[in-house]
Parts: sequence; C-alpha cells; structure tokens
Amino acid sequence: MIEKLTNNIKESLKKLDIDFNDILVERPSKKENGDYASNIALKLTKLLKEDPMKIAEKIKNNINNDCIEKIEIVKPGFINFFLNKKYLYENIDEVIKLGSDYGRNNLCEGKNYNVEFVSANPTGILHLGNARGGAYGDSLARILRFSGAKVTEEYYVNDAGNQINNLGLSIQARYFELLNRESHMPENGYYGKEIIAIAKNLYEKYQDTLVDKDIEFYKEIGINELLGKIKKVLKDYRINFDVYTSERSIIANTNMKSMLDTMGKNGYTYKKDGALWLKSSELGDSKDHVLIKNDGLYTYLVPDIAYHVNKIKRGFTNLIDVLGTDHHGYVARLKGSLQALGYDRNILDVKLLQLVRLVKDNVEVKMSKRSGNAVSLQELLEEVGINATRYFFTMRSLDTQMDFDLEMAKKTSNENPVYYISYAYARICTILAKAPTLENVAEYLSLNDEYAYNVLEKVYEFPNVVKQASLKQLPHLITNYVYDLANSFHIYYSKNRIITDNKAETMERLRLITAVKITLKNALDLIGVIPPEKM
RNA sequence: GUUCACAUAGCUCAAUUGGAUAGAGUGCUUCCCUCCGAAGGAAGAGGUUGCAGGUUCAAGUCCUGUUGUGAACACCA
Repeated sequence: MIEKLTNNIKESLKKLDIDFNDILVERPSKKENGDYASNIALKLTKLLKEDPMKIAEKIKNNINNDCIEKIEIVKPGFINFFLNKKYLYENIDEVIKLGSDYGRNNLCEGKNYNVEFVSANPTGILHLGNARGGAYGDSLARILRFSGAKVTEEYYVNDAGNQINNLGLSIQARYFELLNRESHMPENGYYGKEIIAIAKNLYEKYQDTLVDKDIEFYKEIGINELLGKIKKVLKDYRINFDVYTSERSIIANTNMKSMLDTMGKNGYTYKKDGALWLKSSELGDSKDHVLIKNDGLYTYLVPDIAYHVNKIKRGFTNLIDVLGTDHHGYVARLKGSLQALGYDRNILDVKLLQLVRLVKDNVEVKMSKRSGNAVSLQELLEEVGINATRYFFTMRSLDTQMDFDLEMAKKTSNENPVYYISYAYARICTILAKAPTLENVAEYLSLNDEYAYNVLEKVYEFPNVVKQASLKQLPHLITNYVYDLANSFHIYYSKNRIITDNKAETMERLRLITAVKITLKNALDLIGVIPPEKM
C-alpha cells in the first residue's frame, strides 16, 4: 500500500510538473490522521515557495486510487489518506494462503551476507554479555534471509596467540594442583569453574600420567572442551552457526607477506624503530598502528585483516561484524586496512553494542572471564528460559546501556512481555482446537468494529515491518511489532466472541485469528522465539 | 588528557532518512470472569526528553557548548 500511494503521489507530481523524488508515506501514530499519511507538501514548501496547504490540495486533486475513501489535508500541510477496508479483508485470505511465507520479501535479493558475531575466545564458557550479541546477530541473519538475502552466520575462533597459551597454562596449573605438585597460575590466567572442571576430568581419566605433556597438549584439550561447550549452549539458544573459522587456519592459509606488500605498494605502510607500521591515521583512524613488531612477529591486527580479506574472497557482498563498544577503536583500523588493500571499506559494517552490566542489589558486579564470576549463558537459559532471554535481548536497540539483574529477571520472568505474546498465541491455538475446520468465506461482514480493524491493520503491516527491520538492520522493530499485534488481538478477544451460533460469522472470525496466529509465528521466528500452543 | 558511545515517567525501555497531542511495560489508585484460557480487558495519576544556546514551517531526533555515566587510547589480543 505504501508503494501504491507513493506512486500515486509521484504521478500527481508529474502532472503538476514538479520534479521531486524524496516521497515518504508512512503510518501516522494517531488514528484520526488516517491510515497513511505523507509530509510531501511540507517538504516541497522550500522548493516551490508556496503555502504547504495549497500544495497539498493540488497534489490531492491529482490522485486516483480506488482504495482511497477520503483524503484530508491537515495543517501545517499533511496529506492523510483514509482507505476503504477491502484491502484488509483480502489480506486475510492472502495470509492464510501464504502461511509461513507471509511477510517474506525480496529486498535483499542478490546480496550475500556474512554476519559474524559472538566469536568469544575459547578460553571460557559463554556468559551474559554474549547473549546480547548472539540474539542480535542471529535475529538479524534471520531477518535478512526472510528479505531474500543469502546469509552465512559465522563464528571466528581465536585459537592462536597468548590467550590460548594462558589457557593451556591455566589448565596445566589446575591439573598439577590436583596432583599436589607445585603449580603456578600464569599472570593472566583463567580462574573459571570450567577450567577447574577440565583439569578434574583429566585427573579422573588419566591420574598422573600426563605430567610430562607439553603445553600444546593442554591448549588442545582446552580449546576442544570449551568450544564444545560453547557450541552446545549456542544450539540451546537457537543459534546455528554455518561456519566456525579458526584463526590458525587463517594464519596457515594466508600469505601474510604478500598481503602486507600490497598495503606497502599502495603507500600505506612505513618502517620505524625496526617495526612495520600501518598509516591508519590516513585511513580514518586516530593514530598509526604496528603490523610487524621489531622482533619480527605479527601483531593481532594482521591475522584479523587476513580473516576479513578471506571473507571477501569467499564472495560475500556484505560483511557485518557484531562487536561490543569496547572494540570501537578497532573499527577504523580494520576498515582502513581493507581500504589500504584496495577494497571498498564500506563492504564491512560493524555493529557496536553497548555492554551489558551485571547488577546485584543495585551494585555493579564486574564480569570477567579471568576472575570467573560471570553469569553463564547456560545458567541464564536455565533460570530465565530461552524464549524470555531471546525476547529480552532483542527487545532493546543495541545502543542502550543496559543493566541486568539475574534475581530480578527470574522474579519477573512471568511478567516478561514474551508471556503476553505467548498467551495470545496459546489462546488462539485453544480456540482453533475447539473450532470447526476452516472454510473459505466469500465476504467478511462481521469484522467491522474498530477492534477488528486494529487487528487487521496490524496483520497487514507485518511485511512492511520486516522490510524496515532488514533495511535498518534493527531486529527490535520486530519485537515491538509482535507486542502490538498480540495487544490488538487480546483487545479484540475481550470484546468479541470468536465461536458463536452464527456459522458465517464464526468462520470469518476464525479466519481472522488464524491470520493472527500465522503472523505471530512468522514474526517470532525472526527473533528466535517459539511460541507454545499451551501454557 | 584525547577519542567514541549513552542520558526520555519512580524503575526498565520505545519513538531510526527531523513530523501531528513523546508511547509501552512495570510499580501505584480503581473497575470487569454465568461466557472460547483473567498469564486477559477498561479507567486514573505519573514528563521542562540531563542543562544552556542554535538551525527551521517543524527538534527527543541535527549543530555548538556543558554536566553525568560507560568504554577505548601498547611493538597485548
């Protein structure tokens, strides 16, 4: 409908001989302002130097559309469209026909996205902080797919470098502890429970036969065990990564030297103090950074650049990285590096999410993998529930700093909005289970009160909400929408009986709530929530 | 010190190319089950959008300054 009205306005402008393309048609927040509205006349005041009310009037007189019942011009110059309800009734049949495809669009057709998220180092288990990025990344991937894109969800495993070394040393130290041998935790060691558990397992299986194993052995054990745990909890969280890429494989399969040579040839590197530097300050960063240290080793930046090049070479047209704001300094470096290699820096889009703070009794609890006092994602899923957790974290936009109180979350889990939505869904399922089989209806005569219209309009809106969410890459638009849809249904339900003595009426209403059910399910699927048929 | 985010109802948050009277939930005060699920519905109170300027037909949204909160500023990753 938005496209239709936009075209109507476009044609109207053509007739008036006005050349202007920035036409916006949207749903007004207030009902009395019509089903759809446009601010086009206000936008044209400057260009035409004319009273917006007069411009609006002219545009109105040149619009032809059989869905429009009435057009109102309201000061300061809005054009408000009131539609007849035919399109809403037709949409019921459309929703039922399309089923799980209702809301799908082809906005992103031809695009090949790589969405990289979570990517937590395998030096511990996943915690609360990873839940937010996980929910965002996966929901975004689902939305982009629903909009016709090809999407790969990817996890980057940092299995090389100092941290993994420390992991190996930490496991070894815990193992030695159990053998009552002298042991030292490394300086940046990992103190989490899961590390102790790994050591305990080793001890129970092998007793003291592993004392002569070198550090590589403990590293391997640690990575395998922890990555296994991470994968399992992600699966529980309904995130299925298509690809796990290991840093080691990137290092092994990339010719770093030739990559750095290319950057040099393009004039973006220089030598100073025995090190090789990237001129990142010329590429949008605040300062230059070292690529090769004076001891000849690469800094972390080099494999990271190689990894992103690797993604580009795999044929992705759009790269999305979901990172915490603590990595914000890293964005300019990475995009600059891609530019230095001759790629379009805008192929990479980095989504920064504000970190979640863990709060207990109004006091912040510092979470860290090293100290091991973080709330694990697994614990969160067990205590709060998968649906509630996913809903909770996709409810907010990424840029709100949020506090999370586990005690509170447990206490209020029954008041979580996700239950409001589940309840709507379960209600519909119960009614449908009792009702006669769905039949076609020729005409919708009984769905003519404002409550029914509200429901119908919400259902009708869904495909457009999906488009907005995928265009703006904001999954929380879906979350907010689902709540509104459930709300409109609850109100309708409280005002109207669905199953009555009148068979025709009953069938119309059953079709209405079936459309709601389908829409709810499709929308919730985009944010990884599975509504229950019974509660 | 420099840079980047964030600040909206008592609390948690919406309002996204600048649009119409800033909305929900929660908490508080009331009302509604003879009836398909009351985990629901209806009503009320609650706001100088941190503060001060500016831009314009129009600012929570853009700009400048300022205060507060968080984060980043290694030849660590």
